[in-house]
This record gives sequence, C-alpha cells and structure tokens, in this order.
Amino acid sequence: MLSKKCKYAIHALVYLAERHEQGPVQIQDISDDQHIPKKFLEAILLELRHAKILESKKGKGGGYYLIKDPSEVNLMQVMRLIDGPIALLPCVSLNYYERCDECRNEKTCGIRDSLVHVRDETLKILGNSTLAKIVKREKSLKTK
Amino acid sequence: MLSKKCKYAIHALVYLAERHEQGPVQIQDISDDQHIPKKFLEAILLELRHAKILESKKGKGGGYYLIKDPSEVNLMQVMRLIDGPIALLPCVSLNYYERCDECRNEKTCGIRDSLVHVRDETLKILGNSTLAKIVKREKSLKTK
DNA sequence: TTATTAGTCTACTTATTAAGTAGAGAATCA
DNA sequence: TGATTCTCTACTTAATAAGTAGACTAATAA
Repeated sequence: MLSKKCKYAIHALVYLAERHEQGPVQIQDISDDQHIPKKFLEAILLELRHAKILESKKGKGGGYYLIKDPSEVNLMQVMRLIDGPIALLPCVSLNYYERCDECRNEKTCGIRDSLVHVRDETLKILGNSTLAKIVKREKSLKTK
Repeated sequence: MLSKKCKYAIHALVYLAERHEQGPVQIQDISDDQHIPKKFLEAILLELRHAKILESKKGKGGGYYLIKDPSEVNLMQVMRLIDGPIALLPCVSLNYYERCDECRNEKTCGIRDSLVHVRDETLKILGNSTLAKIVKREKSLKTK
C-alpha cells in the first residue's frame, strides 16, 4: 500500500500539473483544495523540490511550480522518491536492493521469479502513468 | 513491500509443500530450517490453519501439514491472508475496499485507473504462482 | 528600509503497525 | 501418567508513519 504521504504527493503534483505554466501556486491553496495538512504538505513539496521536480519562489506571489513537463513526471518516480522500493521484496528491488537474511541461497529461491515479474509489470504501468495523462484523464472524466 | 510475517508464511508453506503427503512436520523443524523465530512461526501457522490451508496434529509425531494440493495454493491467497490488500490504494482494492477520504470524487480521480491496472496485472501473476510451481522451480534451480 | 508574505528546515510528538515473547492450557501418544 | 506438540490470549518492544512547532530566510512592495 502507498503511504498517505505518497498519495498526498501525487495529488499535489496533479494539482500543479493542471496549473502548469500559470505561475507559482501557494502551499495553502493546494492544502485547502486537496485536504492535505499544510505542515505535512510543506515537507512533501520540499522533498519534490530537492528531487528537482518542483521549484519554489518565496515572498508575495510565490509558491510552487513544476519545472518538468507533466509528460516527464510519472508515478514510478514519485512512488520511489516518497515510499522507496516498488518491488515486494528487497531482494528483487532494482533501486533499493538488499539481500534476504532468511534465504540462504538467493539463486535457488523459487519465490523471486514471480516477484520479479510483478515488479516489471508494475514498473511498466507506473512508468507509463505520467502527470499529463492523469490530468487528461481527469478532464475527460469530469466532462462526462 | 511484504511484511516479514508474510515472507515467513510463504517460506513455511513452500517447505511444507516439498513434504506434502509425507506426514506432519514440526514447527521446530520449519523454524530451524527456514530461520524463523519459533514463537512467531507458531502464530503464522495457526493463521494458515484457520484459513483451512494447513491442518495440525498434536502430541508425539504431530506437526503441521498441507490440506490443499500445492497446485491449489497460490501467493495471492497467502498475501491477502497475511498482509491484507494487494492493491496500492484502498479505493482500488477488490477484497479490502475503502473510500479515499481525500478524493472528493472517486469517479473523476485520474490516478485510480493506473492502479487498477497494476492491481489486475499483479493478481494475475500472483494467482498463477502456486506452491507446486515454486517447488518445481526450486528443484530445477538446485540441480543446475 | 521595514512590514508582510511565503517557503525552509530542524526537531520534535503522537499514533499505528510490525515483530517478537511469555506462559498457561489442551490434545495426543507411548 | 508423563512427555510431546500444538493452542491461544496477552503481552512487550521496535520501527515507521503521520502530523506539529517554531525559529529562520528570501522576496516583494509600500
């Protein structure tokens, strides 16, 4: 399961993607609209800024804005950044690999195979889910 | 990520599947062989018994054994039993559905679509990963 | 140049869940 | 009857998630 933090991050990014190239958006606005505790959201946006997905401006008229095109930011990146590994076990993770303490022999572990498969399918879908696509989908759902 | 508990459950089940129809296996044996804390393993096996996957026998010569064919037990069942939902959000879970507090309108949420897709692909793979297949795979890996 | 606005950042607190343990009890067998 | 092995409730401890406080810095505009 995704953490609330990650869910918040995604919703905030979608919100910013909808307002891409329309100037900075204040934390307070996102917090109000998306029902995310402001202080918590601050920390999340800061993390996204450090990851060079967002940039910010201080002072009056300031706020946060995307510095990547919405078509270049996808759910895989965001989930990895906020929640860490996408794989179901550390020993099948590409970005956060760790040995299993239990398995004496990783090579002969019959479970890994299925989980590698799950990981690959998941990455394919999440990597293909860009903010641009999500915004587009929401628009089409709303006009129905 | 899977919990340790779930990982333990899977390893214990694979161990028992390898010894299917060879009589009861003691908790201590599984614990020793798979490096699982005995008391913790007791609780896990009990849960699997309550789910009618295992049965047990008390007293001398007792222990646990599978009461389903290894081809009828898969990772989807075990993960759902031990860890709960497989979906990445409660609002896309088939067996553990819950409304999202944040999303005002689930119908127009552009994120769900991708996560439904991830869920379906994951279920397909996990549902297809039976104990029988895992045991077979381990055997073939070991003889290499 | 000062007041105001808005993000920055460290250091918390609190709540929840995961992981593991203790120990008395019940069934089975020799 | 006594040893063996699972049963089950009730813990403890550790880790992580979720949320908060407050002082600080940068930008803007009167």
